[in-house]
Amino acid sequence: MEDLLKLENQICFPAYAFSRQITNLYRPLLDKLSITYPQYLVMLVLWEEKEKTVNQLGERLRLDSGTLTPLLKRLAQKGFVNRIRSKEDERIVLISLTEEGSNLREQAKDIPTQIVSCLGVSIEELIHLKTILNKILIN
Amino acid sequence: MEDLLKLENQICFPAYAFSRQITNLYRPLLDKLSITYPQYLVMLVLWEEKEKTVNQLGERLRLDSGTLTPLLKRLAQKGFVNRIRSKEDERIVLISLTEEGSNLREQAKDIPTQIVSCLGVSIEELIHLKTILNKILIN
DNA sequence: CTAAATTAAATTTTACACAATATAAAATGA
DNA sequence: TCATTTTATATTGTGTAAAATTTAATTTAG
Repeated sequence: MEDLLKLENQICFPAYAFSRQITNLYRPLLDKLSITYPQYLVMLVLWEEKEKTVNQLGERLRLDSGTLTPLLKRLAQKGFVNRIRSKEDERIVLISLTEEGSNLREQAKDIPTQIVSCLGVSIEELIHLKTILNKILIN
Repeated sequence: MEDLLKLENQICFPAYAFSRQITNLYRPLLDKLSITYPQYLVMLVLWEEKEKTVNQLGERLRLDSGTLTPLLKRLAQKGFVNRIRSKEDERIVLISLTEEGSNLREQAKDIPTQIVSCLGVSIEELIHLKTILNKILIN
């Protein structure tokens, strides 16, 4: 009869702690590009697709407009993205890369390998972890 | 030659999304106890040990005083913990359970099983996930 | 064709997170 | 002893998160 309310027995706590550890690992690397980890995630999406609505970014990153709107304003202020209201449907705000935002990709290209080496675990194990997490993630 | 800067290829993104999903799963359950997920983590520690310094809580939960101080003030305001400055060493603030804080445990006792059923994965898989996460967590 | 419903963002509010700094008490050392 | 360093917490500032509400624009139903 083990006590399920012991911190030791929680699965959720290591997941929560790991997530924060990730942000902290990225911070010194992303500081050089003067962006934060959630801002980096937005850039990852835009480097793939160039233009997205706020809604589409939110779906992809599982974040809502209350989080994204101020975050995107900060990215725009730094000159990495454009925020342009759509002509066809004026409720929609289109987020696109600026020249500078596109160029940032070059400076980011070594970040993934640096992070993996910081984590100090084999690639196989990380892929395994990713597989489990994706299975648990709702949708 | 796969592109490591694709969101799809990130290990960190599912970990980040999973952590937020956890908080969102706990929210409706914890709303009934009128505490948040980080506050719940503090309560888990106190239900085990009754009295801790701010420092000890921070070490256990990997949170710093900038996060804990206001969080603990909110828990104190709700009447679940006492914040008492130590007589022996006045730099130290001792956090202990109130009667009400102790009683809250009874109301929380079914939360772990409810969360596990929400996650919709086998116990074995969750334990496996926990093992990997604990291995990656620094320290 | 227009009132009602729906949709997309933005805003507001509350609560983390964490870096950097401040404050104050205790321990240390010449 | 008393200046110096260390330790413990608090404060400040910036940046997420997410619920709830608001605003404005589009769609749909009658």
